[in-house]
Amino acid sequence: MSTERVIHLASQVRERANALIVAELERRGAAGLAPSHGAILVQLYRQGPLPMNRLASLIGRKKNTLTSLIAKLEALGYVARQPDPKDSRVSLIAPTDQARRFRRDFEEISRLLLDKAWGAMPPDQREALVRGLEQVANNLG
Amino acid sequence: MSTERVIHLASQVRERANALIVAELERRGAAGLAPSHGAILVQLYRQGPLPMNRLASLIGRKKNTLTSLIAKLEALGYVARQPDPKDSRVSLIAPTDQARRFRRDFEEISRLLLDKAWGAMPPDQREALVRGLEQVANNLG
DNA sequence: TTGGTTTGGTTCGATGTCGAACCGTAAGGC
DNA sequence: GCCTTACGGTTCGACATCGAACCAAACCAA
Repeated sequence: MSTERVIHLASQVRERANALIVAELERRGAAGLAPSHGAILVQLYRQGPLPMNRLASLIGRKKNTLTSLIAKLEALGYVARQPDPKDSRVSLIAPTDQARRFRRDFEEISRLLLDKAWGAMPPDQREALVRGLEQVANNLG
Repeated sequence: MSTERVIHLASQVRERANALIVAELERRGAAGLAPSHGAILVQLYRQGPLPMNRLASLIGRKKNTLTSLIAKLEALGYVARQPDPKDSRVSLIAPTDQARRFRRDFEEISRLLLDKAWGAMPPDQREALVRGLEQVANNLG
């Protein structure tokens, strides 16, 4: 029964994908960034300035984790905090020009990752795999 | 195209599986153990005393990580080190009686995890999913 | 035999992540 | 208008994990 390997395989896929992301980031001059930092920037590209709380749920991390992730992005000059005029508790996280300069790279990395992951697998098998994974993820939820 | 979600889904499966393992370990009185600790004990159950190097490759972690994982297991009384008569560099890691007392729990957790993950998915779909994941993992390797 | 290389393990520092406790501000009930 | 509750963020301590540097024992070649 090879079905015992699901969890291990899922972990392996995640780890290798992360390794590829980190390597590509470094290769393109964005050294020191982890996949979570990339995920944050992608959200900021798509949606503009966002409160940390929203970012946390978007990338699936806890809010205190976001505090340190954002601190690093800020220190490296990728994001800036601006106050929310509507709610003085929230600080809106906005991408800087430097972050915008990397936008294309992030999009390319995303495409490259998917291309490499899927390889020559036909579309119907891809869909089936995603559906199956969704099922397993739901079952574990 | 929902196929963009593969990586995220794989991560989710891994995280939820890990959460379930940790919760079950705690529920059964083995609090403070992470999935990696469980993976080590499972290997020791199956194969008896093993050098750290071998354990590292078996559970897919680096050797310096093993050092700290074993240190914890040793501090909690689950494993003991014994010298290897054939090679004085290696210290063989052996499960203690306390570890053996948890063996059934680990096996139950393993079964429970798989049962919950697969749910009602029919066997052929399970096989297809594993095959697909293997393909993706290989593509990323 | 001896000196260089390989190999098993540890140490050190860094990092992403979390839970728990905490602080200030907003919102809602009375 | 107060007081309680909810909520956004930070701080603190803990932990698994890694890379790099290191040590000591084993292996090997000349």
